[in-house]
Amino acid sequence: MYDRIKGFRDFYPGEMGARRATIDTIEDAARRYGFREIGTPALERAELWTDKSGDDIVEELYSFEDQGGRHVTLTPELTPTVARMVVAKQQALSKPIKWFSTRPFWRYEQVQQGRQREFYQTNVDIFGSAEPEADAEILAWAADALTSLGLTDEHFEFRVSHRDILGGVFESLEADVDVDDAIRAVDKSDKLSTAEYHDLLIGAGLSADQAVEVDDLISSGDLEAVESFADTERVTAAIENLQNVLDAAADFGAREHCTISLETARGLDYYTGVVFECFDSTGEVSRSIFGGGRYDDLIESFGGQPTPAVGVAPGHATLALLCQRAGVWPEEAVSTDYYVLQIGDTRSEAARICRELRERGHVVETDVAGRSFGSQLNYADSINAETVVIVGEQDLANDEVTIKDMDSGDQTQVPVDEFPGELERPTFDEFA
RNA sequence: UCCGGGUUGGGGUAGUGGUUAUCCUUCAGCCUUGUGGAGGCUGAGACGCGGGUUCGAUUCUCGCACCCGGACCCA
Repeated sequence: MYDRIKGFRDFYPGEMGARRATIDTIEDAARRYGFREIGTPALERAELWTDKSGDDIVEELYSFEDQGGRHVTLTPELTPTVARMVVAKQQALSKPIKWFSTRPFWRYEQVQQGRQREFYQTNVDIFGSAEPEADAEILAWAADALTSLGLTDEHFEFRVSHRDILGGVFESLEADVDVDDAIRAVDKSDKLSTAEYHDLLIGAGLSADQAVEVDDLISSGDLEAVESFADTERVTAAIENLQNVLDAAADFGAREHCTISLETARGLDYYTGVVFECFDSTGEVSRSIFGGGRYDDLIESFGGQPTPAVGVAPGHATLALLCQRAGVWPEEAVSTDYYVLQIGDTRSEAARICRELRERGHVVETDVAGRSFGSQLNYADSINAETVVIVGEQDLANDEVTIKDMDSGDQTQVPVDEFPGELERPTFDEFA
C-alpha cells in the first residue's frame, strides 16, 4: 500500500461527478459572458514569484531545478502566468481580453479546512478596461455562477471595498503611519478584540484617539463620512469609483449580493482598486470563500504596456463547503441509463443494442465479466441502472428481448427488431 | 513552525498486558446463467510506523507519520 501525498486528494467517481457538475455550471456561466477558456502550464520559472516576493516565498512553493538547470516551480496561482501570456501577445490580442480557466495549483503549506496543497480554482479575468463596468461584470459573473449552483443571498455575500479608501484615510492622518501595517490590521480586525485591534493600529503609527476614530469611521461604512474625514482627492476618487462599480453592478443584477465593507482589504499587494471577498452569510465558514479585485499595475510590472485588469478566482474546496452546508451540493452517485444483460451466447445481439443506444447518447453498460444472471442484475442495481434490457437465449428464440424497469421491477417483452427501433429513449413505459 | 483532538479490515465500531481480536456494513463467490433491492452459506479484509518497558505490547510509554480542527500565512 502506498499513501497519498499529504495535502493531495483522490476523487472517486461519486465525488468527481459532483465536482464535474459544479465546474461545468460555473464555466458555463463564464462562457455566457464571452469569457474564453485558456490552458496554462503547471510549471513556470520560479523567478515569476521570487522576483516580486523575495526568496522566502520558495518555502511555500513546490520548486526545484529541472534537468536543464532551470529553477522551476509548480504554479501556486494563475495571475503571473496570465500576465505573462498577455504581455507576450499584447499587440495581437483584441481588448478587452476576457479569459477563464479551471485547473489545479500547488502550495506547500499547512493543510486545514478548505485548504489543501493541491487545490482547484476557476480564474476569471478581464484585461484592458479600467471602466467600472469591467469590475461589475466580474461581480456579475461571480453572482451568476453561485446562483446557478443553487445558492442565494441567504448563503453568500460579497463584501466590496476599494483599496485606496483605507490607504487614503491612513495617508490623510496627521501622523507617521505605516500604511501597509495599518491596512493589515484592518484586514484582521474581524478576528481581533477591539483592544488588540487598536493596539495594532497604534503600532502602525496612529495615536490612541485616531485609532478609535478610524475604527468607528471604517466600521460605519458611511462613504460620505469617510470622504469628508479624509478630504483628499485620492479618497474622493476611490469612493466615486466604488459607487460607479456598484451602480453598474445594479444594472447587471449583482448589486443585491454586494455589501460595502471598508474592512475588506485583501492581503495581496498587487490590488489597486476595487477589492471584494465572498463570505458565507451564515458565518459557518469563517474564512472567505474567495476574493478578487482590480490590479491595474501588474501587466506593466511584467514588462507590458500599462493595462488595467480585474479578476476573481473562486477556489473549489471552499465553494464545495459552502454548497454542502447550503444543501445544494450535487448528488454523489453514478447514474446509468441502460444495462444490457446477456444470458448465454447473445453477445452479438446485445452488442448491437448497446451500440444503437450509445449512438443516441445514452450511458449503456453490459457484461464484460462473464457473470451470472443474478450477479448482472445485482451490478445493474449497484450502478443505478434505470432500465435493464435482458437479452437472453430464450428471448431471442422468440425474437424478443425483455425490458425491465429497475425502479418498479416491472418488465415486458418487446420484439428484438423494434428495440430500440426509431425510439430516442425507450423505457418500460413505452411498451407497457 | 506552533497548539488541541485523533488513528483497530474498504466504511463504522467493541475490546484486551497473554492462547484463534468483537459486531455491523461492504466487497467477491455460491444457493441462483431467467430475475436485483429479502434471506442463507462460503470467502476476503484491521490493531498507522519505529524505539522503549515487559517473559509477553494492539493495550503502557516515547518519537515519527498521517487524519480532523485551529494559530501563523494567504502572493
